[in-house]
Amino acid sequence: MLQQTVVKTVIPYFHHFLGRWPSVAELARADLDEVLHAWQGLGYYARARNLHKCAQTVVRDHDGQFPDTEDGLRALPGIGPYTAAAVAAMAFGRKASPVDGNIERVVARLFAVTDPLPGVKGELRRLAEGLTPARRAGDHAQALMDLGATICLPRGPLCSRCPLQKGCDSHAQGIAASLPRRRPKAERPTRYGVAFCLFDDRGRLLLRRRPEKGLLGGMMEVPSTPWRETDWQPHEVTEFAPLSTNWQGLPGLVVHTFTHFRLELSVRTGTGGRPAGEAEIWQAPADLGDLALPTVMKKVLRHAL
DNA sequence: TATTCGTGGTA
DNA sequence: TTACCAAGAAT
Repeated sequence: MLQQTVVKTVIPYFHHFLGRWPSVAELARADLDEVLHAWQGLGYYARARNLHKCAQTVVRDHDGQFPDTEDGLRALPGIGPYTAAAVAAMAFGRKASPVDGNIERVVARLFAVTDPLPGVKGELRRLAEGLTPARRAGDHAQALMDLGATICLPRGPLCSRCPLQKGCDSHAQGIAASLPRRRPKAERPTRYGVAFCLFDDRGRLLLRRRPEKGLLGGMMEVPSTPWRETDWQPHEVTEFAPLSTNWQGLPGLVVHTFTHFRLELSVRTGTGGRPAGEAEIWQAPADLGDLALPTVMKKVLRHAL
């Protein structure tokens, strides 16, 4: 949960998850649908799918016990270099060097590394390994992360309060605030789509499940045109409607920003009925809380309802 | 190595 | 409002 997500956001999800699935075995037995539902709003939904798969792997291949080495952990779904090192050090007392965004920043400043990320990741990791003590490597890593989160801030580092100020190369050179440098990010294009909110004669709404892989994988959505980088002309849209009916365009747009593109959705509403196809369901608006809906779809539904 | 993955807080 | 970025991983 903490991968690329701030602690404050994670905490309520964490408690809810451990209340609902207190053990690896129970999580492994859960339906993926339930797991995605409990994850809704947290983002990066591949993490939920990987966590579920990871629990099943631990139960099936490791007798329900997590591997206690960095390499063993690294082989599990959703566990990469950071998480493997963090769990090895914090949970199992191993000497390992987890390097997150905070530690990258602290180390880059401590050693005045001026080459840009992400190219310099490997060097920062080697420098971090050189700082890691043989004992209490987990506490050491958490101390560096907390230093990064409270003192060695991304903008405006509080060097006067920093316990490492004396040994900090970038502070000596007066360039701490400018580190770490990053390769300029690609511009964020805008994509456009038309979303269809179809209601049957009982007031139920037609929803469909997105493909398992890719953006918002496995989450529910209202039917829509593809999301493309050119706007849609009215005559192009009809073939993507879930039904031929008297569609009404709603005023205004739903705007949502993802990691690598901005999305503008116009919303059309209509009435009509037909059997739900594969991966589709008719759902009463009052029961939308039972489904795994990404934030962008919550915005669409709030707009339409 | 570069891209593709969400969402919310903050300056 | 915009830009940045957060206990990164998979492809």
